[in-house]
Amino acid sequence: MGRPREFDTEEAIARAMRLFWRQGYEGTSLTDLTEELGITRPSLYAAFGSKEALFLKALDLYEARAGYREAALAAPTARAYAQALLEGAADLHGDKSNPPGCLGVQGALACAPESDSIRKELILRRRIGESIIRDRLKRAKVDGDLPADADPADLARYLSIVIYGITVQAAGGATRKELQSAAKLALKNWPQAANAKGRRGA
Amino acid sequence: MGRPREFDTEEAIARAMRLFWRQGYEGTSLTDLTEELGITRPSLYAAFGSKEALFLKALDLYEARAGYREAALAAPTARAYAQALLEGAADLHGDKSNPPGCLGVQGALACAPESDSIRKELILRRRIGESIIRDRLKRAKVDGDLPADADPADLARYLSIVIYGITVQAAGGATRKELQSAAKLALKNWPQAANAKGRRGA
DNA sequence: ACAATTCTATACCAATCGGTATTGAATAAT
DNA sequence: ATTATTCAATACCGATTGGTATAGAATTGT
Repeated sequence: MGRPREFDTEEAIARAMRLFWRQGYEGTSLTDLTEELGITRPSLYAAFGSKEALFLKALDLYEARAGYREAALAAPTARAYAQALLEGAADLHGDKSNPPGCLGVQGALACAPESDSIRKELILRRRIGESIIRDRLKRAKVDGDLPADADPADLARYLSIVIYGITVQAAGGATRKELQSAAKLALKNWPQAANAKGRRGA
Repeated sequence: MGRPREFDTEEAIARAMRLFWRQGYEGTSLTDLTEELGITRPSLYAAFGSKEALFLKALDLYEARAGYREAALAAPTARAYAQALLEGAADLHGDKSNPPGCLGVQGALACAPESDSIRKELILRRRIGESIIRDRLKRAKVDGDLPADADPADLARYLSIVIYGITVQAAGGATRKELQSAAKLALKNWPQAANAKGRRGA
C-alpha cells in the first residue's frame, strides 16, 4: 500500500558501500551520498533511518561480498586455510575495480569522538573475524593438523595482522602481484604437524 | 622583537600530534586543537599557518619519535634488522601510554576528497619508509646476509605489511604481548643465507 | 470516486566546519 | 617615552555538517 519507492534500496546500499569504502564514514557526507545514490535526503532517511544505519547496512553487504573468508573455511588443512585467507585478501584488495583498502579497517580507524560507535563496531567485527580464524585453527590442532606447540590464538592474530597489513598496503596503491608475493612470504614457515607430509619445519 | 609568544610551539605540536594520532586528520577539529593546546585560533594560525601545516609538523615529530625504525638500521644482520623493526613496532604500539595505532596510517587512510593531499602525503611517507627497509636489505644481500633467491623488495613489502598490520591490531586494542608474539611468528618466515649459522631454512 | 498510505521534493533547521578581520596588550629597539 | 612590531582575544565569516518539517505526488484498498 502507499506510493512505491522509486529506487532500489539494495543498489543504493551497494553504492553507499563503495562511497564509504573509499572515503570512510566521516569522510562521506550526506551530500556525497544523496548525489551518488541519486535520491534526496528525506528519501534516504525514510529508507535507512540515519547515516550510521546506512553505514552498518553497507558494512553488512561488504562483509558478505568479501566472501573469501567464508570460502577459505572449506580448505582441508590449516595451511590450505591460511593460504586461502591470505591469497583471498591479496586478490580482493589487488582488484583495481574496487576502492583501495578495506572498509572494515578504513571505515573508521581513527575518528572524532562523535563517530566512536562506528569505530567500535568495526573493532568488534574485526575481532569476530579473528575469532573465526582462531576457531578453525583450534579444530586443526585437534585434527593433528598443527603441531602441539602451535598456538591457534597467536596464529589467528598473525594471520589477521597480515591481512590488515595487506589492506593498508592496498590503500597505498600496491598491485595485486605485490600483495600476492607478500602473502606467499607470510606463509613460508607455516607450522606443520610432525606427522604431516612435506619438509617445512616449524 | 615584538611581543613574545606565550606558548611553547614545540609542546603545542606534541599535543597536536597526540590529538591527530587518536582522532585522525579529519576527525580533529580546530576546536579540539585550540582546547587541547590552550591557545586561540588566531594564535594557532599565526604560529602554524593552517590545520594542514600543523598536521605535517605533527607528522614530522611523530616520525622522529618513532625512532625504532632508524635505530633498527644499526643491527648487524638482515635478520637482526627485521627483528628490531617488528619488535620495535610491537613495543611502540603496545605502549598504552600512547594513542592506539599509527599516525602514519590512521591519520588519513580513507578520507573526503578535500583531505586527499594529506592522504597522499601519508602514502608517500609510508613508501619512503618501505624504501629505506628495501635499501637495507639490498645491502644485506650484497653482504651475503640473505640468500641469492631472496628479493629485498618483496621482503621489505612483507615487513611493511606486518608493521601496518600490527598498527591496525593495536588500534583495535591489542596488548603488547599479543603484538610481540605476532612479531615473533612473522620472523619465523625470515630467510637465512646459505652460509649463515642456524638450521632455520628458507 | 475516495480515503488511507507512503513516497519525493523543496526548503529549512541549529550546529559546526576551517579560517579571519579587528582591536588592544605586551614587548624590543630607539 | 615613543614607535614599530608581534602577539592574544573577541567576534565574526561563508560554507557545510547531519537531520527534518511541510507539502504535494503516486499508489493501494475500498
